[in-house]
Amino acid sequence: MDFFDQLGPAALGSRLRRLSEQMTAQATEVYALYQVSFEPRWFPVFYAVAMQAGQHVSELAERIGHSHAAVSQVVKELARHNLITVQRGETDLRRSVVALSTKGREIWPTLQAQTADVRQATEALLTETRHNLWLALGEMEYALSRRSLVSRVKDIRSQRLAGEVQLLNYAPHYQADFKRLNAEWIERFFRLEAADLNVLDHPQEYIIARGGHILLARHREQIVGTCALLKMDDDSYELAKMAVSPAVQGLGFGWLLGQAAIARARSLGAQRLYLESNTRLKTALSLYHKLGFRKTVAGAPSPYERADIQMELLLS
Amino acid sequence: MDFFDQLGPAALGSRLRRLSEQMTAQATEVYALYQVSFEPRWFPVFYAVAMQAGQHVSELAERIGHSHAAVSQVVKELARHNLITVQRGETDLRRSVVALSTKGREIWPTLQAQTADVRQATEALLTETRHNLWLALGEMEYALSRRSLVSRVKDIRSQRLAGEVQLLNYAPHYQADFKRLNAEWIERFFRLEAADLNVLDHPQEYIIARGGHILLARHREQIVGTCALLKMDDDSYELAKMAVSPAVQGLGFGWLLGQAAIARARSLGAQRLYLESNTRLKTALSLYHKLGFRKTVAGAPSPYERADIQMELLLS
DNA sequence: ATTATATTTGTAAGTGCTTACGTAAACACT
DNA sequence: AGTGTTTACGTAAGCACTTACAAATATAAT
Repeated sequence: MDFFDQLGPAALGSRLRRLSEQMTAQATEVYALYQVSFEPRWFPVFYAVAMQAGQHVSELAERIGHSHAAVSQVVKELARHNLITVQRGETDLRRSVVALSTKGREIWPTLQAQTADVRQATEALLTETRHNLWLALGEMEYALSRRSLVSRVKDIRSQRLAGEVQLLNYAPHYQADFKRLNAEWIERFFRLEAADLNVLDHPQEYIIARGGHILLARHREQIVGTCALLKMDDDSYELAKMAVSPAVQGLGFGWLLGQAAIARARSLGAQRLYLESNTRLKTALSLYHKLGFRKTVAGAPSPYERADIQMELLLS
Repeated sequence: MDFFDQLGPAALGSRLRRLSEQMTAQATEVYALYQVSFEPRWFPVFYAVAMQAGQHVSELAERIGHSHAAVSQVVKELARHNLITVQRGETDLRRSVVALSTKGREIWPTLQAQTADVRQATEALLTETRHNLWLALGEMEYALSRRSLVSRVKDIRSQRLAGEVQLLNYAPHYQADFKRLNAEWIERFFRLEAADLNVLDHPQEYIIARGGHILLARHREQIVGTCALLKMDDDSYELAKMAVSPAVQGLGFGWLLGQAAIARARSLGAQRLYLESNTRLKTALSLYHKLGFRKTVAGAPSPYERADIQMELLLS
């Protein structure tokens, strides 16, 4: 318990499991109390059958929210204890149609009384506590259904890492990093074209000297991402050479670089950002979309073979 | 979900299990996110070892609240993945002493960062809900530790059954029931004595006519319990011939009969109730104690061989 | 010193579910 | 009628734990 407190809610799953095991154990004892030879795990199926006979396995599974396999196993056991009868479906021979047996109907009232007692006891237990577990479970399930824990954790991590990232302006000694990061992804998906080599080998000449800018992201002493703004005319820039090292992809660095580039363009007085990409680059496109870029219809000619989609972002 | 609502909190255990499974699945995904090849179930052990090296298996089990067997299994797996080292204890050769390996120390920072992220995400998740699950779990565990669900259910059932019980005064046609119920337990533990037969065969003559009273408990059209008050003198009665049918023992009928008898004695103006019993009858003695009877030191002679304990209750 | 008892651990099997998979029946489409 | 796809089911195996049991070692009691 001490350990749980130390670990905190990270151990939530483990703690839920522990309580559920405790409850199951208690349930077994409760059945003993009522002198019914009945196992707790049978209950949902038995209850559902008692409420409405003639359902088949997958129907029951759907209703009680377990897998059909679980229901199938329980049905088998219940049948073995003569508590239910199982028949082939009349119209559909694949189905196993279930109903209470005579013995099942006999114990049903006892089971009902017992359920009512357990329900009352549990409800009393719930009102005894300040934080209602039942409602808390419902809320947690709802919250998780809206957004998974994984995605929440991912966000937290991105936030944390953002604090560890420095955004730098281009300087000549970054040329090797600039080339490496871009060559990496271009060669993975396409092939390096002449236009690429010009820009990657001589960024100072092809980008900076022509009024463009290059941003680099440094994380833990390593350059892990780049992004360039190529000047098109007085009020528009092209976003290009966006690259993030494979080792750190999915950590939100692309988003940071993109936002920084947009901010820079704004501060340079740009009215419009433009970019070219390829429809195969799904993650890149979704990043551009999140950044606010939208597909343009009229396609200007591009020096790159791989360009098959063009997007723009108006900075109004 | 629909089904859960119908069943209500009786399905609490099942619901806890479901959410815990969901959390475990999410945890697995989170580890994938951080590209650590690590299984969630290893975490408690690994964490405990990282916090303090040199602990042995049962020590770890104690700390994290799992069985030693579980820890033993996880330790084996962690060792197989070269994340920890296991050595025989120096002073105690039975012990398996555990410490982080080089590889374990390497991944520890990543794991720590990840835990911190999960913790933060979970905490945010918890504050998002109106009913705090973490606190609710703690309260529920506490409530159950104070009083088990079984015992709570038992009470509820006793209350329900109390409503179904009628307490009746003796009438001659109950003589057979009166004899049957008492003969049953006396013969099970001892043997019927002459004094028993007198009273059981002729209650009218030996009890009623001498100023005594007999109460009977009827449940579902059956006489399931009896209890007699024998007049000793003007202000004291002997509680005797208390019997509950084995089929309904443990349902609280003894308590009902006992309370009714005490109330009757009071209304008759008694100052003191007296009884004789045998130390082998544990449940009976504990019932008498709960009713307020206390052991008397001075033992008056008894007509019954089996009497080896005397108790009294002062009605002041 | 011997014996009985307790502690520590590892293994096996069980629990109440799940997913994965194979088979048989039903259905849809030529 | 023949084909491919879907549905329904049962079995097997897995998961993250548990309890039960057995073996080795330590400790206490005689």
